[in-house]
Amino acid sequence: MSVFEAVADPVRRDLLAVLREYGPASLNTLAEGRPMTRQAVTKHLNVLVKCGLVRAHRRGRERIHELDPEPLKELADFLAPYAAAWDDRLDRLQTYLEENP
Amino acid sequence: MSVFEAVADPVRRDLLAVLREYGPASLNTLAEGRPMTRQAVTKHLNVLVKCGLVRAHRRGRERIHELDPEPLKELADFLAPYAAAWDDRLDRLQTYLEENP
DNA sequence: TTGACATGCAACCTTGAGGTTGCTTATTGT
DNA sequence: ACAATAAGCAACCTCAAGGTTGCATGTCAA
Repeated sequence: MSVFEAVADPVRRDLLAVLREYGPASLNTLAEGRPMTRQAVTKHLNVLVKCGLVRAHRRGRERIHELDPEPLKELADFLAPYAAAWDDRLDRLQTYLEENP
Repeated sequence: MSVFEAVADPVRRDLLAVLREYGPASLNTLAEGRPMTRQAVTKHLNVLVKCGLVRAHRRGRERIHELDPEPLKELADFLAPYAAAWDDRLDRLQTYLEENP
């Protein structure tokens, strides 16, 4: 599954945001307070793991999930050619990405 | 449908790229050479129209489609908080977006 | 006006994403 | 040892996204 599809789901975007703001977290922590089952959250996390946005490792009986934003560069690559149309200031992003293929 | 979902499909990403590179185009032009029906392409274009990424108007018996990249800013808004993790040079993007809510 | 062209409309099919339930396994603390 | 806790596994359900076919509509050109 591509990064684009991974990020298309609002639940997964929120999971990424939580990991970014609060750092690594266990499955139970990430599932708490959500209007869905723990199993559903597991599936979302597995999607994120498969496309490299989340790294998971077991610590005792817990499974710790950690954010890896690197694959989001693919999103930036896609975005860059359009960015110039909004605002010239964003040309810096485009320039950067062209210089780092 | 959200911009995230709109951009999740590779066919739609390609349609956007074609419109960006070659400018406005008719349905037939956009459907030519694709491994799917004209009707399928119509559906994809309608998705893009509904979320504001494409503007369509009729000219004679043709329907001309034009790119409007503005809604892609939502993607950049999402991306910005993660961008800092890659490279400090991308902080400019983040700064810009924070200054333009 | 009449045929060819560009598109619209509507019904239909198939598949996988997102979710659930129920049960099993592994680890921890007392 | 054993009960509670954290997670994994597998089967199942539902629905909409992506695609198709067939026909209708509107427009141009000779």
